Amino acid sequence: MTNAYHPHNHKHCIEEALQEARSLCKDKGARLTPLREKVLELVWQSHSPIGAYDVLAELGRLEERAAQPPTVYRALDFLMEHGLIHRLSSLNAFIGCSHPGEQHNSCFLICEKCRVTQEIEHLGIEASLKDCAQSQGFQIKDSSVELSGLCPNCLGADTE
Amino acid sequence: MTNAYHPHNHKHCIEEALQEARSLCKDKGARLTPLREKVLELVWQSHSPIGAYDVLAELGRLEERAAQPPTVYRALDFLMEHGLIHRLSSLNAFIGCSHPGEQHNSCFLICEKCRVTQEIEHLGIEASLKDCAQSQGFQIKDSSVELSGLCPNCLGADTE
DNA sequence: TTCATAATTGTTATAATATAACGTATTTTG
DNA sequence: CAAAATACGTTATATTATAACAATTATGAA
Ligand SMILES: [Zn+2]
Ligand SMILES: [Zn+2]
Ligand SMILES: [Zn+2]
Ligand SMILES: [Zn+2]
Repeated sequence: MTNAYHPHNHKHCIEEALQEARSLCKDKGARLTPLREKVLELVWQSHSPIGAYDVLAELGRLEERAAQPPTVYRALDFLMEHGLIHRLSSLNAFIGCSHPGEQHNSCFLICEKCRVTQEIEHLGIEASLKDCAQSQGFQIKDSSVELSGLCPNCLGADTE
Repeated sequence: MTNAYHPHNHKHCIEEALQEARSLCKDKGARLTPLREKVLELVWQSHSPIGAYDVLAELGRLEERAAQPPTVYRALDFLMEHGLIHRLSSLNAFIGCSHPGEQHNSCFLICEKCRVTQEIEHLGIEASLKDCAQSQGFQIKDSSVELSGLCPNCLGADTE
């Protein structure tokens, strides 16, 4: 399985994310239940953000009894608490974390054409955010940095 | 009128924002109708973000016939299009732009205690965001940088 | 093991945010 | 003025998220 941004075997991404999640949760004594793992897998379906109700719909295609919103939101909350996924507030959607476990203030590059979203750790950004906050005497507790535009692939398609 | 962050006469902020909005709209041939101006004034009520439904409620206290959501959302859309307000996606709320007219990619410092929100232009952040995007071959069209935490005033109150 | 407790999930209802669609009124312009 | 464009009113509904409580399952101490 591939996507337009990076041709690659995406099953590897999914399997790796699941393995790492299992390992991290085991270490922390957090219970990665079958439901939570399934939701994580659905979020990792692609490198594009997915909405809670889309997760819900996918879940409904698999289970007999359709799950209800709180079920999905609780699983998503668990995954966020443990740093396994991120919520993109500019899209009301969720995406798998590309480097869970490590403390990080990420920046997201969101392609508005193909929706592929890349999570980037950029030291310059982190430093300048800290600098900005410090100069104002502000203590950052949480940061949301979401850049939307065109990814290299979609830019190329435009000009070619 | 004051707020906890900066003791100041907030009526000046409001009046200045309204004056500048009138002037900018006139220059651009955009119609700052009474409704739109009223909504802008309500958004400028404070230095904290305000939700669309709160604007709606305030509007309802003034008008005889209660306005409906589309009325408010259309006014907010107009004000955003013309750079007079910003939407904070992490809060689903709106705030007056502190320097309309100039093209800018702002960063918001949102106090999670008193809700006072400051819009900052920080050249280091803008530069590092550009640098990040460029290194990925990504073309930024829109940026959302929202930092939440504690403002200097609330930090002081904690330690004192 | 067995019971008590805590954690998870199910279920129903509803809150909060936002937009579609269409009709009416107002403004602008030729 | 008449035509066209723009703005606003109105109703209905879509989308995202949570409250509240019941049922179930896992955990751990006795
Ligand atoms: Zn992949
Ligand atoms: Zn991450
Ligand atoms: Zn003020
Ligand atoms: Zn601004």
